[in-house]
Amino acid sequence: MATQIQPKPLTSLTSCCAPLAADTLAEQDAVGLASAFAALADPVRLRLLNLIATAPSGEACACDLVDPVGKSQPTVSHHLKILVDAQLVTREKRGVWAWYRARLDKLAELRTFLS
Amino acid sequence: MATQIQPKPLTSLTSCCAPLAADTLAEQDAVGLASAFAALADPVRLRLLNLIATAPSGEACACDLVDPVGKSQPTVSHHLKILVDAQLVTREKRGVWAWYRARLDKLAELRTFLS
DNA sequence: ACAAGACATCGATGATTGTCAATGTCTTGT
DNA sequence: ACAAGACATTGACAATCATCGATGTCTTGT
Repeated sequence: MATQIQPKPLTSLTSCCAPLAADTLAEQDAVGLASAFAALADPVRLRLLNLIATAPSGEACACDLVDPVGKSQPTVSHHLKILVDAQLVTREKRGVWAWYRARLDKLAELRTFLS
Repeated sequence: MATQIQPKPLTSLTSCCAPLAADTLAEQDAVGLASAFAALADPVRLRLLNLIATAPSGEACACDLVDPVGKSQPTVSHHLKILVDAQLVTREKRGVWAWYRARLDKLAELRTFLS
């Protein structure tokens, strides 16, 4: 343990740590946030999210996402499912096509944690 | 492929997708961002980062981080290394202790991507 | 010089993950 | 009814990861 006094931190070896942080991030909250960040922890998913979020109409068709990321259709579908499960995007099936839309509320939530 | 016209999306099966997104997230940028988010994709690391960032003095001693997260010392050390490698925190060895500090610039960079 | 303590590294193991080919389920146009 | 197309699901495999015990490297106080 160590005292929080920086100028002479080597003064005492017997005392140490202030209890540290009352408003600790709750275990459960940490698990939830971590799984959200895990959904962002892949370059393919980041590019998918970027494509969806920057789509002129605010939504993107799955059919338009396969080619740009350069992965197979099942792989893209798999990644999109992870983004949906993480509540980072929504999926709406219209006819034969699936349309994806970014969930700005969820993105804002993550942004809040990082500030 | 699908047209971007929502009101009647089932009109044509022959045409489809607008080229979609000129300012695509570059492959290389996506890889870098993804590895940063990967560092956040673990509840233990989120709690460590939270403990460090909320420390009254702005920095936290590793000795004060083992108990709160409830993991073994090698495991905590491992997670801290990942945070350091991801440039989310800095490590400074002073005497026998290692002091960690959050890198606000890196956190801001991630926040920017999410907006 | 020596013992103790703080922290990092190593090695091993069980769990999770990204990827694709193959296949299944709908929906649409003929 | 049928064929075609869009998308999801399954199964398999290699790679990565979280965890811990054991051990190593410094630094400090005796």
